[in-house]
Amino acid sequence: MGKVGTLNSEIGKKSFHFELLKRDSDTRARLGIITTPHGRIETPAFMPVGTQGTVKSLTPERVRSLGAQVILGNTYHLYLRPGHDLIRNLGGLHRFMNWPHPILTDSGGFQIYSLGALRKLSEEGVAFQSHIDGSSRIMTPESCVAIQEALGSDIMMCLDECLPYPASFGEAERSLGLTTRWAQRCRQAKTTTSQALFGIVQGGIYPSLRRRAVDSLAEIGFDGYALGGLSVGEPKELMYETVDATAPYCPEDTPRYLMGVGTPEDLINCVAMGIDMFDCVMPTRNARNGMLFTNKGKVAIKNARYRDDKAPLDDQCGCYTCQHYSRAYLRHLYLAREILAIVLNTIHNVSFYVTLMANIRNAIEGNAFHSFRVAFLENMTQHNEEGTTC
RNA sequence: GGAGGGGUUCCCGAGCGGCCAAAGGGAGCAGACUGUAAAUCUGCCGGCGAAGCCUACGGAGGUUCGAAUCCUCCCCCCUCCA
Repeated sequence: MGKVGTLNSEIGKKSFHFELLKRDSDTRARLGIITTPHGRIETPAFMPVGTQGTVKSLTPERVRSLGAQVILGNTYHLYLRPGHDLIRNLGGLHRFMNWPHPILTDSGGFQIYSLGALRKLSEEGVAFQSHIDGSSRIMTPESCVAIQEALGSDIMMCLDECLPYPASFGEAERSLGLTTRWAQRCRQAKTTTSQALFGIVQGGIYPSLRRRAVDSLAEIGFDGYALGGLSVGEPKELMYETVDATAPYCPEDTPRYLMGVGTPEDLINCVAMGIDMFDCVMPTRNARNGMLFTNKGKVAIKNARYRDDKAPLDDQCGCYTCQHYSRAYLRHLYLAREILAIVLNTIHNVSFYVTLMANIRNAIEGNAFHSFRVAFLENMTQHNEEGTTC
């Protein structure tokens, strides 16, 4: 076995391409297909989150078998550990983690928000104090792109400032200026042609700023446009209003990615507003915390009411977990803190999300998205209300 | 038979005159989780209620304004010696 050299070389690889297949007649939902060097992504798509080069508790083969076509990695986390040079030398992130399918890497912009106490911002970039060992780790728009090029992801994200809610108009405007200048620098720093680069639309909850952000980014020119800075504590209605006031102005011929969102209801509602891509830790994290999504609403599997419930978690679900195990067994595993609880719960939740997106795509294709959406939402809320009265 | 150490709210376990319905764990119950510092976090956890009252620290008495805490006897448990 020879030394691994340029395995993530671009030679012979198809570059990024988005094809818009269909627009829904009742809503702004879109059906599309993204082509990347590592395969295709049907949209609207949900991308399971694999921050540290793994979708927690699942093997890549399992993730794939559930129907996921693309997963996320995180630039900040992989930069700190194990380091992008190491990953590049081992053949790139795809090979390193044994996921030969599309990967999108988030930039670290979310860590500017979530690790707010551990970083300092400047025009030049961000200085993180490593959450692992406290050491100082600098990231600039240029180094952020260089790291993602080393990782070899199919879709790279611009370094942005993810602003918390609430933020004043002035603060959001100041922040947007920085994010826009960083986007320009990211675009200029990009050296590969096989990897796509998405811009991130910020602007808080202010439609005028969001519009300005879209225009600025479109002028620079990106392979896709992401809506960032949402689901950071704002009321749900504000999130919807912001998406609704932003998505339609993004370029038609590129994917629209709503970052960090959300619940199943959020996904279906935002598809209706024209969103093509989603990611969220909710299915994986909540699975680990015993909160399962079903076609009849949420199930807190630790609840005493499932103690001797021999029914499957979701009788409309075809996943491995629902085909083989009772609620009573899943509850037992969870309360006993068994590793298998996490695995089975994650299998179900990821399957639920990915299947939901497949159903959404089928509905759009069959001109039935609107009715599918209404039925899905009614079913969920009805059962959830029943559940809370117990 | 002798010497010593213990019995505390579901469990373990702190408290050793008032600030004690009693620390801290665990178990149990419920809630949260949205570009992952998360197999994490939060709340409740004797009864009824607004203050407050009642029942509680092995049992029965006693001392004291006041006892889970001090004294007496009794019942159990553990260790060591015979």
